[in-house]
Amino acid sequence: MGMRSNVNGRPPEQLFKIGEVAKRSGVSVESLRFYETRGLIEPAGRTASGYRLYDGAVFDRLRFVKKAQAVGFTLGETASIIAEAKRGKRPCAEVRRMAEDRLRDLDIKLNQLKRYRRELKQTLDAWQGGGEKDGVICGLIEGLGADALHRPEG
Amino acid sequence: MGMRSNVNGRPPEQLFKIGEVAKRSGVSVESLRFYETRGLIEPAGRTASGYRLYDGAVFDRLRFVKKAQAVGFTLGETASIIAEAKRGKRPCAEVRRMAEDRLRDLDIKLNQLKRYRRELKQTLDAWQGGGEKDGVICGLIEGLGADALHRPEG
DNA sequence: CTTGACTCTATAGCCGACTATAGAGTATAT
DNA sequence: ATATACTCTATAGTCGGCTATAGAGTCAAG
Repeated sequence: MGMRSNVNGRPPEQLFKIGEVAKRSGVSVESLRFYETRGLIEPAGRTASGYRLYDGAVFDRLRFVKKAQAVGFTLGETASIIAEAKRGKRPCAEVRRMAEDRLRDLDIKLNQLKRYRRELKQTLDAWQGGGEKDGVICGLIEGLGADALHRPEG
Repeated sequence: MGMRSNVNGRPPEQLFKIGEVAKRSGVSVESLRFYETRGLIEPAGRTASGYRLYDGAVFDRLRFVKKAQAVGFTLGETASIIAEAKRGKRPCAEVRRMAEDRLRDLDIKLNQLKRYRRELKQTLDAWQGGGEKDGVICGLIEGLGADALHRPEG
């Protein structure tokens, strides 16, 4: 059964220069080079004159990187997952631990932000309601606790 | 009637050196000096030898700064509120605009984080359920879209 | 054969909020 | 008198994720 075309069972892939990859992936040329320094991607090869050449796999890789970023992994973390995977390991335990950490971080951050939001909303609403009274610094600033600003000092 | 002790109607205040302020406020000495460069605080005076001396107002000010920070204002924004207030203005309109911006930012960020969280949770839960099947890279990495990692390339 | 678009490397800058270091002077306790 | 703790200024480094610049080489079209 017939059409396998080379050693590793895949057809010879189309190669792309960095600008082409940038266009197709939406990641800037500079970022692509930057990602390379961080171990996130690497070109399949180079032209005689040194131009990077990428095969189609780079797009999958970039999608992985973006997704990882979207769930809150740093580039460094993502790089280490990729490195592990390339060493033939399945870094499941590690990834799982990282993902759980991320989840915990997210929950903390979410709660923090919710608190901030409540606080800010209340302050704004309170300011909305009461008109400014004579000699009283405006509600928002009071709400922020700006006692320090009551006293003339400049 | 009675006990007013000086020109501006307040008793002569106790003065604190920077380390003392740091201890009482929980803001590091370095941060206090840093805040000064950003126009957030300033010492009431200096000793003959150049040591900063702060009066009690600095604690109110620091509380204000922290609160503003807590609702998401940058140090620069906070500094400009303080600057306005010191110029005798009541920067209500400005502060209100900034606070509303902040609130909008918070909502955007919250929704983003909630999306991340959902995504990550789903991924983790899916991984939890299914055991690892033969030849299939672990669920979490698949969940992250790591097609790129399926192919040996190192 | 020149123009213009592309690519290369190396290095520096940006944002925000700090933190750290070096080197010098000052204050306080014993 | 000295040890220790404190303070001063000025400068540089940190984190994360890029972006920008300079200066040189390469490639395709007309």
